[in-house]
Amino acid sequence: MAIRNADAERVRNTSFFRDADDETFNTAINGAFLQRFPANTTLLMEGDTVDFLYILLEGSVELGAGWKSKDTTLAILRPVSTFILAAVVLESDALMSAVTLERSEILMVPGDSLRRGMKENAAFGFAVSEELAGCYRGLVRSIKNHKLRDSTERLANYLLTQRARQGGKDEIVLPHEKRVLAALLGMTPENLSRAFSKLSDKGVSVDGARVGFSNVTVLERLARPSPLIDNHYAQDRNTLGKAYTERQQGVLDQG
Amino acid sequence: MAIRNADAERVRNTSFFRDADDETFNTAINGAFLQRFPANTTLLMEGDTVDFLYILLEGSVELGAGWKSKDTTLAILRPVSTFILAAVVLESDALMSAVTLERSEILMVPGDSLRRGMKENAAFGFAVSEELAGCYRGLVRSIKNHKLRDSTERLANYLLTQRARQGGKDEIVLPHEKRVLAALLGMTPENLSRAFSKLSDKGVSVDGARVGFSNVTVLERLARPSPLIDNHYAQDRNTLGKAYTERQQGVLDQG
DNA sequence: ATCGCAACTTGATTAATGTCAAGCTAAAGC
DNA sequence: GCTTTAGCTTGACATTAATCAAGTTGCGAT
Repeated sequence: MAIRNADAERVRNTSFFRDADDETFNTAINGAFLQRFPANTTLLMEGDTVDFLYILLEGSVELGAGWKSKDTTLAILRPVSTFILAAVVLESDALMSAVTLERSEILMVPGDSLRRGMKENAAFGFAVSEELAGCYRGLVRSIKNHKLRDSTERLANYLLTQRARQGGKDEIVLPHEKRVLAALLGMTPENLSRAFSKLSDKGVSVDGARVGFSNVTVLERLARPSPLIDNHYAQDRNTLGKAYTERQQGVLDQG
Repeated sequence: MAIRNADAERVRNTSFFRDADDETFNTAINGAFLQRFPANTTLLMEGDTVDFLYILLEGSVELGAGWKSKDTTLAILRPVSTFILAAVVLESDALMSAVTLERSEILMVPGDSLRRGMKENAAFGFAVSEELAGCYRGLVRSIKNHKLRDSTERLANYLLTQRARQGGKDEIVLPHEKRVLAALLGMTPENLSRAFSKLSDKGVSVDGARVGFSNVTVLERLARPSPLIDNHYAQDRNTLGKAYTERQQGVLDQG
């Protein structure tokens, strides 16, 4: 096995491998290897055949798609996240491209091994189903966020989500550059600037990557966060149990 | 068992039960029952606890969601389709509401039974994973369709998809009322009308639910259909094998 | 230090879409 | 037959977001 024990353990404890027995785990990651990529490296293009499940251990990755000279960002992933699991399960081609945003470490698990593990061990297969179901629900949330909210509302909710995840203090640090955030929220950088201005009414102040809140109540009145769209606790899914197994892909990311 | 053999057989042959052995099948649908609903019946509201997997056998169902007095349609399902599978797998609440559009027959499978079947039989669990992965990819296509295309382009591609599914002739029949189609394509009925007008340049003529094509080449030049967004063959997934296992949820539906 | 560049902001303009208000049409009911 | 009504269409207008064009800021490299 071409991966260090420390990395194997890290994967075991954080992804859907968590509950697998040793034998299944070894089957499922047979032939896996760890790879390091510099920033802005294309890991996968839309339409490519998918041979590996990717597990992001360090860094961050953008999932995107293009058509007719336009491009859009579908999600930004942070460790520990799997990606293109659906394509691996179906032995299909990729519907999204994947590009590193920073220097990243990625465990690459052969699709054959993963599928063999799923077919040999029902409990492991079920855990993969839970992961897939969580990803699906993350996308549903993302679509609802986009179709039901305008850009200012999306930003307001993004900020409240970040605030909840960063401990509920009255200042947060944006985890991405603003142009990346704009892409994630489905708007242009220009409109992100304007959306921040609109929120200054609601007690939101911006200084570089630092965002301050002086009146959360009035911001929430605009944002109207909903547990059926927003997932304020995605990062805690490992400690909070089933209720938060969901993955937070899409616009709300896992920042 | 409260369902007729004919219904059971129908489910077996068309959904992810296809490859299950009898014992697993019986475990997975233990306690299932068939229910008939009139048109415009709410089966499930957002936020409801989900106790059953729904399998649509006859009729059609709209999946939607709302926020702040706005509503949006996420998908329109036709037989045979499962829905809210992800919530069942995660024993979670529904992120979408489900309403019948016409008189419908729905098989309701207890979530407990389904999960038990998945945990007892790895092959069955894998088949459910494939279904989930297909649903996931359907949503990815839907998001790409919405974020990368304007409303006229979405309509043009919808028409080409319908044309392919209805045999490639130069006339098709719209499977839904125009107001439903508008909701599905993420626009108002007014803008759907205007989008049809714009396409008259491209040889598209409309007469009620009948749509004619006099110059598919020029329509395709505008629509630029892509296998990475559109799924012209979704209905044939059972006969074409793995490459088309994917479910066609979202804007492109399964019409 | 300052030069250069990329990120960000701001303003003016254009394009796309939603909203409101009539009006039209065709099928259902009386 | 006529009337009603829901679905659809059309036009005028408002709102939202993208685009284009300057600027400004801040950081890194030399």
